Amino acid sequence: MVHPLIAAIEKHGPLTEDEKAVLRDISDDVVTFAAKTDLVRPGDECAYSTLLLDGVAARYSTFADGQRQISALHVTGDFVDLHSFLLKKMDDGVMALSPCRAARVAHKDLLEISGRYPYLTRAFWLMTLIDGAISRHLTAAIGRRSARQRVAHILCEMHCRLGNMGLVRNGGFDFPATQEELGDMLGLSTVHVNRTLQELRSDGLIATSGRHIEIHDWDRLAEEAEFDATYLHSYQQLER
Amino acid sequence: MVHPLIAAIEKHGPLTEDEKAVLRDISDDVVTFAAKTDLVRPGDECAYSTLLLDGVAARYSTFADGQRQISALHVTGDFVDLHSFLLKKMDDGVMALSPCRAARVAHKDLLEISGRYPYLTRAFWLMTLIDGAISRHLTAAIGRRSARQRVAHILCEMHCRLGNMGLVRNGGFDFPATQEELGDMLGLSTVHVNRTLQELRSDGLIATSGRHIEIHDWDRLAEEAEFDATYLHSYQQLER
DNA sequence: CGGGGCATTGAGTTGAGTCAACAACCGTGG
DNA sequence: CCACGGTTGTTGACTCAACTCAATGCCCCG
Repeated sequence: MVHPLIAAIEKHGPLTEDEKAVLRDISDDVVTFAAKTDLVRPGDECAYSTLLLDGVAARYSTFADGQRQISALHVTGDFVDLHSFLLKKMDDGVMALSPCRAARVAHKDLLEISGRYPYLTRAFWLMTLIDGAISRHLTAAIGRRSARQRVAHILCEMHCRLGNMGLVRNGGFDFPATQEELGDMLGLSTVHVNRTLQELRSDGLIATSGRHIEIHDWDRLAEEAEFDATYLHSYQQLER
Repeated sequence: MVHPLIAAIEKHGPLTEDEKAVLRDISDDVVTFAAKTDLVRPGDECAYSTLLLDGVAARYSTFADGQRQISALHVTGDFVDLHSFLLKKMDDGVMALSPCRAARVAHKDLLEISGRYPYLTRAFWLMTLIDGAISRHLTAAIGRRSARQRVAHILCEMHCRLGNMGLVRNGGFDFPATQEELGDMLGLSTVHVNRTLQELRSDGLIATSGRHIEIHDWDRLAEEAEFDATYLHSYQQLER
């Protein structure tokens, strides 16, 4: 099987055998997590970053009154907390939405790479920049778009991101977030997410069965969401 | 005068003379911008990134219906679009809120640095990670907090960030955003921003005169906003 | 077969938006 | 030095998208 990290990075340009070997080397400490458990606890100061090999995870923060906001979603191939390499202290946590498999990558290995492999360093940096671009889009959606557009947008985004990793089969994909989690991500109440999904279903844009989602009318969905995948920078090429 | 970029980076750890010289070298192409003009136009593919030397700027994106969302604020010492070094295509624009002075740093210089100066590379990377952390906090605030808390939060954040660069005098600072811009940043209407500011004023938390803001009761303001400055990572130390 | 998550529904409430004036301020040119 | 026009700030009246609360239904898993 292709290594998810190598696959993710090679979307941006080819790696040398040497570089691939390094990536395999640093990611051989594999752990698993049950759904609803923390991959990273809020406030942790880890000596490693966590690479998601399988499953879907969410970065979240919690307020004093118990309200929660999910600020990012991560899928196979994503480094869920690569930023902790330089920021050290996580100001939020990362939770498994589905059962997850992940590799722990030691910060000292990343430090070593950043001195010896400039191209890999830029690739890692790029991954965090793409995270940031996605986060800014989420901010914009929450700040200015209707509930319907927000839901449509996240479905489009997930379709693309999972599709990139080969996890979409004829317009359908598994998306393990509950309606409550979707609400926490989109700044909506559970009830309103429910009603919005019903609307999208009855308008024939999507179909859901359990946690499986099928997009029936991509064009209309993308149009309503004003979705334009360039912000995902999936194939942004990196210079050597 | 101390170079703003060197000052910003040295908050995270000392630089060698050699590194400082490099930073000065790459940032000698200085340009000025009037308020309300674009430092970077949406969709630009620049060959350089823009370092803000003076003034306040905002990253924004616009929707088809004319709605605007401001996704980040930048102050002296910030690289407003360092991410364009690797992402190339800007999916949003950056606008001067006040008159600005900025240096254009060629991407080829950054590429060179990323091969030769690992520490500077990590420092630049760190700057973009801090941007991301701030952006996630904004997402959380917009998604889950009341108008009053959002406004209070942004005032706390600006107080800290401007304070870091020595731009606060006894609790007061210049913050050039109009109420409309504040609304576009916080996902609120202009009218509601206005009413919220009035509330904060009449509750004795802040005072405003023109674009100058004074914080009269920092403790209560920070408490209401649940503000905790650690996410700014202002003094996060970098390993050599 | 029973319990715990989730999803769904209905009814009533509200924070924030919209629209439309109007006032205050500011730079500019005559 | 003042008149003017544009931008920004303020106010009031009304509306509505989304929230809350509280049931109820559903389904999966042990």
